Amino acid sequence: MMRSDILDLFEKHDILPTQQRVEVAQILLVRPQHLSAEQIIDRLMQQGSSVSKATVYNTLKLFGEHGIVKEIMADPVRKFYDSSTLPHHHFYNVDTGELHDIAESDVSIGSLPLLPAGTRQESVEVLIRVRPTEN
Amino acid sequence: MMRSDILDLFEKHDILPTQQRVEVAQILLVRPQHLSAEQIIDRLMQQGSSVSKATVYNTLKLFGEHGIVKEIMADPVRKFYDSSTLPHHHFYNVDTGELHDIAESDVSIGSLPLLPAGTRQESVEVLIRVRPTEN
DNA sequence: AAAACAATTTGGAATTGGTCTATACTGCAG
DNA sequence: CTGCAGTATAGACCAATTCCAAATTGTTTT
Repeated sequence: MMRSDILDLFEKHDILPTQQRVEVAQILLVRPQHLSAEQIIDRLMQQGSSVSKATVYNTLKLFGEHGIVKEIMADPVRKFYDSSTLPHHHFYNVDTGELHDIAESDVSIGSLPLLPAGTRQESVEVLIRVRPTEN
Repeated sequence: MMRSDILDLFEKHDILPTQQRVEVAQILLVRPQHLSAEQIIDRLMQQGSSVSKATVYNTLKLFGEHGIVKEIMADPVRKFYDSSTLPHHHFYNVDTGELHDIAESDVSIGSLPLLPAGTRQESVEVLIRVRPTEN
């Protein structure tokens, strides 16, 4: 995704295209990937641009609320942000922490139970935890 | 699950049945439930027994490694420990933080993708995120 | 039963990921 | 300009968890 696409996306979601927001988006949205807030901050620093920690967190939260990125909770200690917002699933390697996408079409879920009273469904996520084969 | 069952379980897993480990097990394993480490510490304190924070964390980690409890990562800021280790799934209310079990038989997964090379499957978990219906 | 050793527990310090706060900056409408 | 709303910032703060070195407990050896 290139700069002009990002600006379009922001406009569609009524997000003011500030310098910092565009920079964060350019890192996360260039290609399908999973990054933690820390990783995004590191990359920003590497490329010399200084966006503050607070702003990165604010921005990721904002993006999440607008559904332009997706939060993934596979790791107990940190959130990952996923640039592909289409429904899909994940492999999580518990040893290495690696996350890999699984296309939604690769998993078929036959039946789902009744939701608890007074709730509506927000998402259905399948997480397949894997571990390196020993040997 | 009662005390003697817990001792049997420990023996089966070569876990030394220390005072503290038994106390933690007695809280978590009495019935199917989801507790965070903090909640377990609170309950220990309520019942007057003083097991240190570090020991609770050590113990839960040990139990997890032996597969006698299951870690659930639904909430990015804390882990929950699940006393039912049989495969099953969860509803997670993103507003209230409530976790509810879904019996494995209530979800049928039709197909699963090929695992990444060099990995074996550890678990398949379905997390249905829900939110209170507004009104 | 004392000495020696291993395993476990402990309190408190340290770390980590993330949030909060008060201040400063950046447009833009009047 | 001036004022105001929305953002950005550094740094203090916070909660959950881990780390560490010392104290305790349990088990063997003698």
